[in-house]
Amino acid sequence: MIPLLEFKAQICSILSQLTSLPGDEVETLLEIPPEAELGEYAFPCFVLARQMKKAPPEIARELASRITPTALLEKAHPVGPYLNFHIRRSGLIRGLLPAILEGRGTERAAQEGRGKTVVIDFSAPNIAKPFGVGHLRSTVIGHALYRIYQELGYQAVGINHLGDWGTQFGKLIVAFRRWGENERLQEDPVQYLYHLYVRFHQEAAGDEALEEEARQWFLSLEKDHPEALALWERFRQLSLQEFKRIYAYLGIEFDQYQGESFYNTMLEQTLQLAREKGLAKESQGALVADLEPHGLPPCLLQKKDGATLYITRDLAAAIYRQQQYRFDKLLYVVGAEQTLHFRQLFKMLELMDFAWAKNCVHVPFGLIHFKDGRMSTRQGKVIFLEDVIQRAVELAQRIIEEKNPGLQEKEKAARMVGLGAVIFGDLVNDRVKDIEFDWDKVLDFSGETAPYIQYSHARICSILRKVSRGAAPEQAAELGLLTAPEEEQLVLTLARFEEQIMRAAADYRPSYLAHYLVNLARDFNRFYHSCPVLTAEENIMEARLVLIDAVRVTLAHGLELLGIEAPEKM
RNA sequence: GCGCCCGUAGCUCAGUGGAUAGAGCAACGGACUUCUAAUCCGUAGGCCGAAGGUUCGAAUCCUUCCGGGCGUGCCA
Repeated sequence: MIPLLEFKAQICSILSQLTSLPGDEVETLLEIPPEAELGEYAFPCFVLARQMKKAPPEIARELASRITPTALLEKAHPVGPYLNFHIRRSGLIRGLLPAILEGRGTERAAQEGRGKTVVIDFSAPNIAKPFGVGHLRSTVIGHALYRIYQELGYQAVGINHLGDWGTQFGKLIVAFRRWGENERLQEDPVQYLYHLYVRFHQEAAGDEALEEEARQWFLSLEKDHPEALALWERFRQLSLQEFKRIYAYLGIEFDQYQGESFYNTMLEQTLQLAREKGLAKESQGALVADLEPHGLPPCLLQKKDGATLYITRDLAAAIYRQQQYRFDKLLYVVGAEQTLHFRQLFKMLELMDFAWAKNCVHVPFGLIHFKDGRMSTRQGKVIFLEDVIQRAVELAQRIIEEKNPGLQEKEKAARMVGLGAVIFGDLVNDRVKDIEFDWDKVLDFSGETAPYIQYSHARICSILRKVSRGAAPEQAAELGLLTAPEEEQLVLTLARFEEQIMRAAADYRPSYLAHYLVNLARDFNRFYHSCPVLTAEENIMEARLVLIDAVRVTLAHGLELLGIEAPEKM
């Protein structure tokens, strides 16, 4: 265990004994002081005031007097109503830096999910529709959670629940049969299908019969009509190829590409189960589950024309996934506009007597919209992810050309930086909030951005390259020389890495980790400007090399968890 | 109408019921013969949407209101 967590555990144990509060309650009460001079952890004594019938500052003083220093605990110091705990810096540094360099920096976190499985449903683009920036959110948040949970020791299963079934295929079939041209489909499948989709909605505005025709075709598709099936299969294959190309570029892989259509054969069984449990009943010709007693609107399981609905497929999918993976957690990284859907879904699973229903979690996120309104696939108001990535990579290329023209493998570095900027720009936002799409912001590589973090990483690599032997913790016996304020701050921030990973996982918020990395990079840049490494006196240089190497490892590791690469030169 | 989510610096956003509410961008002023200036330092900028309540303590929890977004039986 890294020293900081050991330190925290010691504090909990000591305080628990002195106050007779349970250890885990002490742990939740412990907080991180606003400034480093106030120690690493603080215990607010207000809670004890009533039972001890004393003023908090007095309690703090009293507790402090009964705590003796240990190898890790330098002092417990009362400041007003707070009891502040200071870690012994030399112990922290000597324990932490080698642990990071030996890959033991997140040992404790890795225990958490041992032997457990988490299934993550993310990305799930709609077949035959272009991959817009809107889809980026689910994709990058889901992917980051996938890696973060792996880091916690979970067996992670990433599922791409493709939108490859539903009424929209009726629309596409109608559109293609009326206006479709094979050559154009072959040339640029997704763009062309998208074009047909938009045209369908334009024409349908003045011709109501089209919508009805589309519903009929979808019904035919569900009944295995050969022509419908052949068109669907073709649209699906062509789209999937495109998506896989984009995922490859993003460096994302899925364990399963089981889209909605995969569950078609299980639907009858699912409906049957709902009937057996007394949940499904006829209403206005459709099959409906009444969730009124649970404070939810009714849940429509089957349309009056017999066609299925997505909640039925989601029910089947959840049941199938439990059978297949025996998951301990099932995460749905899906937009906040579907919150009601998931509340209904989870309630249905519960009412079907699946005890694991409580392990299903909707991880919602806000919409990406324009300044003047929301994006709409139907109206053709979208920004394509590929355009965004392309412009970001081009910008990275231009900057490299300007600042580092001699760099080898410029394209590779530009790709990492441009892509990183796009991914990070999404992840850094709290996922529940809506995002306004702004080209200026996407194409700004300064400040709290991936390039800033990557640049810090590249700077460290550059220093390390200039020392032939590299950093050698075993030779640097003098890690205790790292006493400059910038050095101490950097060490403390390094020590927080593991906590932040656990917090990001617990709240399903990769943004915590993103912000952490910005802080770490900032602490490094401050250090860089005030503490020379290569020109420092021998012992200090050795110690600083170890320090920056640990920063390098942590930055790269953190970025990796977010699905972002860290170039060694840029 | 009802339900859910969001209102923090000019803009974009951090902020674990706790100590003096913090960053980035933009603005202004500084720092490159020195490990990559995609950087760093400084200045300025706030009734934390409003009002009540709970609490020793509220940006954070509760209630109401205002503003915005999303959803609300045959789309996903």
